[in-house]
Amino acid sequence: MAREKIELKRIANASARQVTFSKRRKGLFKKAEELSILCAADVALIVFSSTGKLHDYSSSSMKMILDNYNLYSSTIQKDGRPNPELESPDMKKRKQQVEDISQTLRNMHGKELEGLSLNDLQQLEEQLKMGLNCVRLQKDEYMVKEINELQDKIKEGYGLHLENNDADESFFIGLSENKDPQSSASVTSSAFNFRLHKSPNKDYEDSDTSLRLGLSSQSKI
Amino acid sequence: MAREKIELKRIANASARQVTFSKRRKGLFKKAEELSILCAADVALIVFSSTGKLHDYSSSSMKMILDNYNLYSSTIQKDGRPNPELESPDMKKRKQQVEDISQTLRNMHGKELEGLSLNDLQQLEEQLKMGLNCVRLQKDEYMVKEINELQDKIKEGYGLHLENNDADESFFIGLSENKDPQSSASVTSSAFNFRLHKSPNKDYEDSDTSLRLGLSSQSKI
DNA sequence: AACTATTAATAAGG
DNA sequence: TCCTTATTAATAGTT
Repeated sequence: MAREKIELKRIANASARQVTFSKRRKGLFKKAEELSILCAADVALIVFSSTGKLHDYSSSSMKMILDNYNLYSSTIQKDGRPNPELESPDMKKRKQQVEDISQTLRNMHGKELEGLSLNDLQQLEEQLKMGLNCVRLQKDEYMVKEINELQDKIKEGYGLHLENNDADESFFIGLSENKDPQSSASVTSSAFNFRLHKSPNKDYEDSDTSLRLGLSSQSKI
Repeated sequence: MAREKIELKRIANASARQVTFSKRRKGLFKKAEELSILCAADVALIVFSSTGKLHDYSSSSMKMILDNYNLYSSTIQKDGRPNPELESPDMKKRKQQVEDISQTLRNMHGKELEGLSLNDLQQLEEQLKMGLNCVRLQKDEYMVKEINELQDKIKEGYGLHLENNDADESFFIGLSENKDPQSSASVTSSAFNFRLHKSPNKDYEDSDTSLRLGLSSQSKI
């Protein structure tokens, strides 16, 4: 129905496809409405464009038609698909899953710990310490990168103003993306207030000490 | 598109209506399929004839499309009621919920931190520190209770064997369910190895230090 | 978005 | 329901 016949396959050109989609969608919806009016049929049409946009038409209430559809397709049970009405066990499982994970999450936030055993609490503590360590490492890595970038920028500006003479290099902290927890961890959130050199070792007693305790008590249970 | 144009209204003659229904239904379904193929669209088409017979087409899984539709329309909130027959939108949402919480949980375990901003990481660190603190407090409380119970038992046994004479009370530590972090934290997992008198102060650096760190870094953010 | 040559759908009839 | 066919409707490519 056009200048020339086109092959029935996905239109390669994206913008051409979009144009055709608009035209044909309009045509399809018109035909759907005509069918429903001329023949007193109940029609529901749902179209998702390739970009995910929803277009729909229904001759009466969409909900009614879909409910009716589900009623039919479930009683007729055309194929082996699981009956959507009888999917409750799957749903139950998923609800339970959400409940379980949420509980774990609340526990990790230090909430609703009353029911936990000592062993549970110790495991939780270990997980939190591990997580905390990882987060700190990632944060430090992030900040080391930022600091290095900032220093590069400052150096650049410095160089511009003072030409090529020797800049005061002591102003800059020598940072490397060291993976050793002890050293990379010693760069904390103080990155932005330049407390980088202030008692870097002290910060590490935390995980250190608690780890030792955790192990000693664990061996007793 | 025919011998003559027809008015857009319900066809009075029942058999003529039936004939037209068959022809147009076929045409509509063909158009629907063409749209889905040419434009890579996802199409669902449900038609009930005036006699109640169901005809349907879907370019992929009907269930998937309808679930998706319900997801959309529920967010658009066309009608407030949740469809009792179709749990699928609920299911989709729940799946998403599981995914979201799982992601958070993985992050709290220090995993998949790559996409997080520095701010995200700092919030995460705070949450972990808070959680860790709560868990330690709970653990300590738990252990204080246990220790008191154990001491009572020992006292009992002591009393049985040595009758009613004065027991060496110096063996027992005076423990109370003190809610003050500083003091309740001072009782650690050493409860079960009777190291209670072994450098009791040293054990305290742990929660002590983390508490101090937590506060000091918090004040910085 | 509008145009138009061409193809596609279909109303009526058999 | 299927075939035929005159006619209308949809639309591919173009502007």
